[in-house]
Amino acid sequence: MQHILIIDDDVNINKMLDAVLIKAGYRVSHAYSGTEALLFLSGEKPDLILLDLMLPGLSGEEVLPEIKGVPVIVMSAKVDTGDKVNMLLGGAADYITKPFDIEELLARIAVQLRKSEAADIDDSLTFDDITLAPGTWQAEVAGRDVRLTKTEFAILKLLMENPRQVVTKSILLDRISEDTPDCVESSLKVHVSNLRKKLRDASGKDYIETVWGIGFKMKSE
Amino acid sequence: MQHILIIDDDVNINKMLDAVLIKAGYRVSHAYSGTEALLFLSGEKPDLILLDLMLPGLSGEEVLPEIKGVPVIVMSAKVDTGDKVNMLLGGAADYITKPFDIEELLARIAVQLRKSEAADIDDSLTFDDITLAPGTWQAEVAGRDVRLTKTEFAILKLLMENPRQVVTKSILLDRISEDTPDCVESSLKVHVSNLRKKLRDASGKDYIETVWGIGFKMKSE
DNA sequence: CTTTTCTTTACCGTTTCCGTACATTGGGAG
DNA sequence: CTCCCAATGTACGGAAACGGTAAAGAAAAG
Repeated sequence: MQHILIIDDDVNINKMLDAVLIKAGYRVSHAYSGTEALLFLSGEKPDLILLDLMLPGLSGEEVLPEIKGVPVIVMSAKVDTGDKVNMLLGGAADYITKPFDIEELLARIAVQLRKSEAADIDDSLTFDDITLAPGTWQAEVAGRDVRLTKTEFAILKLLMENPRQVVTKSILLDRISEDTPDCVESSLKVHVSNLRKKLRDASGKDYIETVWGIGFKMKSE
Repeated sequence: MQHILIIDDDVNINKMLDAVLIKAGYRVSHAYSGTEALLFLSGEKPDLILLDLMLPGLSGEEVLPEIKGVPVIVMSAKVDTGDKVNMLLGGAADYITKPFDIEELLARIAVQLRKSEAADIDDSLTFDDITLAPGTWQAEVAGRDVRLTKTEFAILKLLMENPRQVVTKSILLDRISEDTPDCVESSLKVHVSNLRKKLRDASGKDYIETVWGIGFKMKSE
């Protein structure tokens, strides 16, 4: 379950958000001041933060730069565009003005969470019509589930993480050897071959391109 | 330079956006209908897309699901929250209502691009209209991709790293021999010859100059 | 312990690349 | 102007890399 931290001192808003977000299936924590928020963050890392700008103690503007690695949606009563701009450029993932529509807030929350899911946890990678599912070692190709072995998954993941770049054989071997220690170049060939076959069987296309003498890359289309 | 595709049929808005975005340092392309947009995307992949919902032919709602791998900011005159929500959940990275504040649009663009920017740290080399991307092991000459072998790439890279200097044959041989051990002067000539041919085929120009009895250098134009 | 699945090795046909050989061009010295 | 030799470019054979299949060995599951 995904975890949202609300940083706001207004009790009514807190209660309202709490109810809505829990109903939407999120886990919710609260901080009622800037300092409390930072304290909380030093111990735990939520998936998303809703930050009110009007806070006792440290203001929202001061808290924002201290938050690292978690997307922040700023909530504010200020409608000034300049503020909006500053917040977005200052690291906020999004900005929403009070009073806001609950549906819109939920949509923006969903967008941000989906994003961090795709970026942070290196699962849920997407390339063309290949999707690497989170957790499970499975890939969805052109709508069909494809079963991959640990090694195949690792290779595909590495290639998909660097869509345009060539991944050298030595790098490939390096990263694979974390799971499967003694893998040499000749073995790698077979894994790539098997991987290609599985992808081809599922979609008819060939995604992996050979760069002679260097390594492999995803077809740039 | 980052590349933005605007999908909108309104000529005035197009002109305005064009001016603003170019001034802000972006490269801008245009598509005036949904079908044109998809055609464009089949050939090229921009870094960001601005999508108007009111389009002739395919509507913005129909185009959106077809766009993969590029963040989309939806622009619309509709203020209906339901639409907003649907767009965001339907894959849009962000949503902005017309008429919008230019500063806010720029801020939102910057936010979206910041992510992909971090991904490709380009330590690419450039000389005239040749671009070498060490990560991708490919050369782009006069806009076209040129496939180079390991050795050719190494030679060209070495020459481009020292644009005005003459690179002696012995230095070239030294650096090349890391990958291809037994390469002598006579072989080197062949590689240079092949390299010249590939560059000439792509652009019509000859970039490599011979310094008689010493080695080679890039033409200083 | 048996069965299944994954990884590795081995092999062969194919593709791509590298280096040598040789004919041709072009600059420099007498 | 002519000769000499470095430099260019093409052609070809050998070597290395790649792709795929089959089967042996290792690991995990039942």
